Amino acid sequence: MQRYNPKDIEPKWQKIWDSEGTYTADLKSDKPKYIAMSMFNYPSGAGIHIGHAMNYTISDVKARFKRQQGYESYHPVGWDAFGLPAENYAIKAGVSPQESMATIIPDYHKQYKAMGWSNDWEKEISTHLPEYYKWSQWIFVQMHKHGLAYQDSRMQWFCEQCQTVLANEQVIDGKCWRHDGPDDPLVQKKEVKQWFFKITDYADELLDAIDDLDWSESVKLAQKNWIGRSEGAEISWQVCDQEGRTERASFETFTTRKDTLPGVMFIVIAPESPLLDDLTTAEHKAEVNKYREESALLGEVERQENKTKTGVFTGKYAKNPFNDQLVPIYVASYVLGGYGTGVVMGMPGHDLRDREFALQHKLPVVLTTAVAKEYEDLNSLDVWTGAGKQVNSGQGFDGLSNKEAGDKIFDQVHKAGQAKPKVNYKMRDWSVSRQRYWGAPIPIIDCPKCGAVLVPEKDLPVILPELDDYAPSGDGRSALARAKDWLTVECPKCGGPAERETDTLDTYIDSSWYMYRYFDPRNLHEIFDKQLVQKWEPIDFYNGADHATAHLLYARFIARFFKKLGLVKEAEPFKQFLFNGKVTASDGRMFSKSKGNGVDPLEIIAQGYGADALRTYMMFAAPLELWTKWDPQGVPGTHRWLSRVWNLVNEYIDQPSADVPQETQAEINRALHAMIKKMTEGLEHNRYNTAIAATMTATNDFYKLKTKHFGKSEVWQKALEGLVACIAPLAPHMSDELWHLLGHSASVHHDSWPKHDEKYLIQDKVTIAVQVNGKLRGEVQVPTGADEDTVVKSAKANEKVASHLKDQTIRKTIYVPGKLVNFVV
RNA sequence: GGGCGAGUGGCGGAAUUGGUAUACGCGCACGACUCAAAAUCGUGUUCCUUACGGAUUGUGGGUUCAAGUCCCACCUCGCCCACCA
Repeated sequence: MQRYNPKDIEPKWQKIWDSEGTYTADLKSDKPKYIAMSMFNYPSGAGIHIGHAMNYTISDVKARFKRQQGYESYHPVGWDAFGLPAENYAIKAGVSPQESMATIIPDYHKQYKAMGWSNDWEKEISTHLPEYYKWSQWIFVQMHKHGLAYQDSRMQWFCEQCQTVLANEQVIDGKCWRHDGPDDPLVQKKEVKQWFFKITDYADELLDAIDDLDWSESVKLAQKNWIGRSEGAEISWQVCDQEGRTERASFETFTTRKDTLPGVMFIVIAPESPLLDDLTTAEHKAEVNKYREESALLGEVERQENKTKTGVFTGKYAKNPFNDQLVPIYVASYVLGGYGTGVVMGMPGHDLRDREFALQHKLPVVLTTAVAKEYEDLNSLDVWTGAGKQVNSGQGFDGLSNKEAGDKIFDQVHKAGQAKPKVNYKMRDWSVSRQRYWGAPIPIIDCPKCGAVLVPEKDLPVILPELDDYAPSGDGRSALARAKDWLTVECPKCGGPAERETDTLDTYIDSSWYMYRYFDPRNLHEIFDKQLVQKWEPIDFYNGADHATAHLLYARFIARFFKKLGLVKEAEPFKQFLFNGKVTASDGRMFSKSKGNGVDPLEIIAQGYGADALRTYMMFAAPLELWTKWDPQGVPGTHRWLSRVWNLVNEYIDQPSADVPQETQAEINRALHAMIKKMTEGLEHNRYNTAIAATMTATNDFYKLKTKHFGKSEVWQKALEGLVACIAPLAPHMSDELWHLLGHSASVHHDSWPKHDEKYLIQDKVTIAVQVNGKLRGEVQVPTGADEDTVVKSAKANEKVASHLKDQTIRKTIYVPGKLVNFVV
């Protein structure tokens, strides 16, 4: 008998699957459809790591399970090829990113195949190819045409040394990621003109649909918080001088605590607010301007670490629309310009930040909600933000609950035309401009006469030209600013001389619609065939360990936009999403090349354990949502189990035929069907670890049963086929080998999933636990379906139970059918 | 600071949602095979106790015939967001 040797059988089957197109999905098939996929890969050149191995195996197992169940199952593959790391790699290595992708991606092909993933390679996509990014640009054009794309100037991080704009994630501890030495300066904010997608138009829709999603709860919550809807009121304030004479200027503030309006002691405006000048007197101008400049230079990190509530007085006042009280207006950096109106009413009685500010600037504090004793010291930093009785607000308000008082206060101010209901969101519009080379050029032509003009659809794609130097141009624009030939064009509107936009599209655009392109990857005439996509959408199963907000929110946004365009029918692109855990080193830290604590999946395969054992271990170690620590003993352990299965089947093949008595047959069938049941339910509900445990239990059972009667027989044949089929999603290579050994000529990977039958699980006897006062005192065997009297009688007859019941009066007997009896004495 | 989640053997983790706690795997120990080792097969393995027996799901309390599971308070750890008015 041959020993289990993955090194032989794995490459053998990979070749066969490849040449037979085992995993090619027929998108026009009449079978029920299923698509399982993981977030596609960013090809960095480092090859796959254990995190990839984890992610892609999860969806691969799912796709295989469904394929075996008879679905037309599609497990697509693609590459999120645009982006900064590839560009920086190209700058360093002196090759074009196009060239480096051309060598990196084929390398990944080998690695994916070595993992035994059932990808459909015919339909592979990559976002950096013109055939793909043409449609990313097309989306921009459609957004623009529907009024959902606009241009605006916003503050952005800027590195003086690189002379370029930085993305948030390129700012590390307040410094540029490439200039983070002790002598390097902090990054600064600079105003940059950029394109935005109006995702905020969809804020409510995106929020409301979250509850119904079959997604990991943590992601649903993260999205809710990210959208950050909050309901409140917008209050109008009249600006006054110090004598209370009204001036022309006015402004609004947003609040969720209408009841605190009587307790407003001051107004605070964000330094970046355009209103600031109007709210500043001539004599305070110099001081305010100085403060504004200082806070603009302040790094975000400094602002976070140093939460001191700095600020200066602007010299002006505002009149409280509720009680006409005059309150001073301050400028302070703790107020965010981008949220609400950028102006805040300071209610130091019930807001911690306002309280800190008031104490620091010696401003009075008044409570409007009666609070518990320990909060009465107005000089402490404790703040009561909870509910209570209204106080200090005048007749008709005091004594009400603060909620009721708030509504009444709002009504009064509302009638005076000084307040209205308002909903605010934390979510901002999606900035889609990147001042970088390696992305899809934004299809815009800047004409000195006509302004920003869309590239006509017939001229798409705007091809990204190859350059000699990919480093940013130095003036805040991408390397494309140096591509003079490419840059200069005629304006599509007036025909005059114009220049192309040098920004490229955020790569999140590429990844927000790729799932649809999987169904029609080579279409040159339209983004995809609507009918095909509508047959296959939504994605049945999607998983990943990152991007809880950005990517998944953008994809939902684009899906809604596509629905509006009539391209898709479903507003939600992903029916089910599993936010799986990551694998860390045994010390709990992240694996990383620089720490030298990496685990290389390909190395594990090469050591002789094989992809099947690696895959099985990763799926078995813990529930999929949990973060797991890498256990170096784990893969050898699953390899041992696979060997046991291998040996069992091979031993069977060599046996002569045998008569298996009914009783043993029943035991074999019970073990088999219990396994099928648990495995089917486990894979269906993403509880892989316990499902795998059930197949191990069945293996152990079969080992015990084979010592009784073993040999060629229908019952053993079916049992081993069932075992092999159930293992196939996890260990596809070994399973196909064993499946063929068991006499099949077709692959195990199609239409082979066994069905369990409850009738085999019924036993003629059941074990009943017997408790006395809730403590386990014995067990009795009774016939299945025995009535209560019979069970209680035999429970009392049990020796140990009887000794505990001796000289006791049974006050109560609890009987749980088929489970236990509890005597209360 | 806010939100979410989790604390079960030496370790990763099970427990049909209130009904026999510790499935399955790792590790460890012992045995078989072997001149020997590896591999394989088998047995055992929560803790205390020679035993009888007792204790046990982070800690303390509660509800219940019965609590890992439900309720209250506390402790510890992890993750995400973080001056969002």
